[in-house]
Amino acid sequence: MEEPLGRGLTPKARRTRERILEAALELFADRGYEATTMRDVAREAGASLGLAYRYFASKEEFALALYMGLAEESEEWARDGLAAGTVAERFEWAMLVKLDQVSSHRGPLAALLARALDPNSRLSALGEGTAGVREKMGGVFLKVVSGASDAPREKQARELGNVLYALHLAILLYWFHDKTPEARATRELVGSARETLRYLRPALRLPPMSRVLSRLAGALNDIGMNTTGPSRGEPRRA
Amino acid sequence: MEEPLGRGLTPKARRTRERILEAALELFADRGYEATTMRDVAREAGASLGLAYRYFASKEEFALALYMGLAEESEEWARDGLAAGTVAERFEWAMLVKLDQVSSHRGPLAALLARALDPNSRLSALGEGTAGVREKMGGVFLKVVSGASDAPREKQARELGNVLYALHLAILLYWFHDKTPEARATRELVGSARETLRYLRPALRLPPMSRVLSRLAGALNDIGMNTTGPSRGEPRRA
DNA sequence: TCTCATAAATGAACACGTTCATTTTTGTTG
DNA sequence: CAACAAAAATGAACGTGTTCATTTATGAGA
Repeated sequence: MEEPLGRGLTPKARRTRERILEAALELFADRGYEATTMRDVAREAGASLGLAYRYFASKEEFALALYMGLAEESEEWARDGLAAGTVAERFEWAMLVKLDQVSSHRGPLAALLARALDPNSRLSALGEGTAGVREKMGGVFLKVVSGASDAPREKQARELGNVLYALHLAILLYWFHDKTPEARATRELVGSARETLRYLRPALRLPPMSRVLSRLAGALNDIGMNTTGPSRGEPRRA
Repeated sequence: MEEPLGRGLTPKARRTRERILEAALELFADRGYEATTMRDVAREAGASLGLAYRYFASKEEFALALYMGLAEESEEWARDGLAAGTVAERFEWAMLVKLDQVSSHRGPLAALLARALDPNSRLSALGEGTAGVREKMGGVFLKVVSGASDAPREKQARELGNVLYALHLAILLYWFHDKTPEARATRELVGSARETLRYLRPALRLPPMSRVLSRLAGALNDIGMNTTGPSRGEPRRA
């Protein structure tokens, strides 16, 4: 994914891209991600196979475009829909909103996540291909923390934001495996996360727990999970 | 994977299976997992393409067989190589041994993990196809906990063992993305995990932290991540 | 309107994982 | 040894994601 949306494209190209993306998402919703072939997508969009590949480098790129759309929604919501409260409460809200958002897109997102966790994939959650989404969603969790009533100051807030971003990925991973109706198990897990955050929050003032957080954030940074821009924040060491 | 090893097979079949597996692992080590085709494997083993599929239902099955072998090694090591110490220390040792073990098999294991995290895959970490490895490695971490000098009693020990098993998967996931030489970042992360366990261990006696652990273990159980046998331990609810 | 470079679009071809109808080998029984 | 069922082995064929050489449209400048 070069740009958040098809910027730098001719109007005609943008329309075509949009048409193909719509066809893809519709088919995914109908028959599922795996069962939808690239040829199906092209036919449905009234385009040729090659054309689909002109705008989307791979099948998973459709899923990435979908997730990018959701991330943009999240960003808007975080800007003016996020109520006041503690870090724990705001994290829970953000996650519940995310779960609602994501609930009707299991198939494509599962395929995306599988690739996102593969370091070799062009769509690795840590690679360049996903820097856009990472920044967007990372920003959301930074806001969750920094706007909270019990927000830590500067440095720790950034660390906590990053860790919560990672936690959000872990919870989504859990959700993919959650077969309970309405994702009840996942919602309970989110509740547990809220409780745990509430219980541990005071301990963040103490050096041992503060160090744990720093190390965790440092570890994420070391493998390139930085939500603060594409090339900034190089690993601490070679 | 039906059986830990090719049990229930004719001697000839077992030999053939072994020959094909060896060819596969050798090629994976040489040119990498993705770059090795099933046709390559068959040719190298002096077999036909179809024959390879007679013994391995898919390409990833090779990786699963590899991991099964490693899990067996781990089990033996846990039986008589695991020194006395606290849960925190023993967990660190187990992870460091695992990292050494795994260090020369990045490619195939990365491919396996990508599938293992995909709920739809036959090789999902939570599915039947992987029950064998899960039991083996789960048993290792149960032993890590229950044999420790500061082991909690019965129920909590089982919970902690399961959570550490899950943590071990998370750390392996981290390792796949770790580009530092000798997996230095991962080793540091393991050190941090040891510190954190040491710091939090006493809190497990207190109700709030004990509840956190129970919930976490329950959450894992809810999605079928049970290391205590194939069909036992059904989800707590529909 | 004509020219022509650039963008858009095409679809045949490829590679690779996987399937399966068929053939060959093996071992057992009379 | 002959007959034959079961196991082992074969390789052609298929589906699908992806590539790319080629063709067709578009629009700006003369």
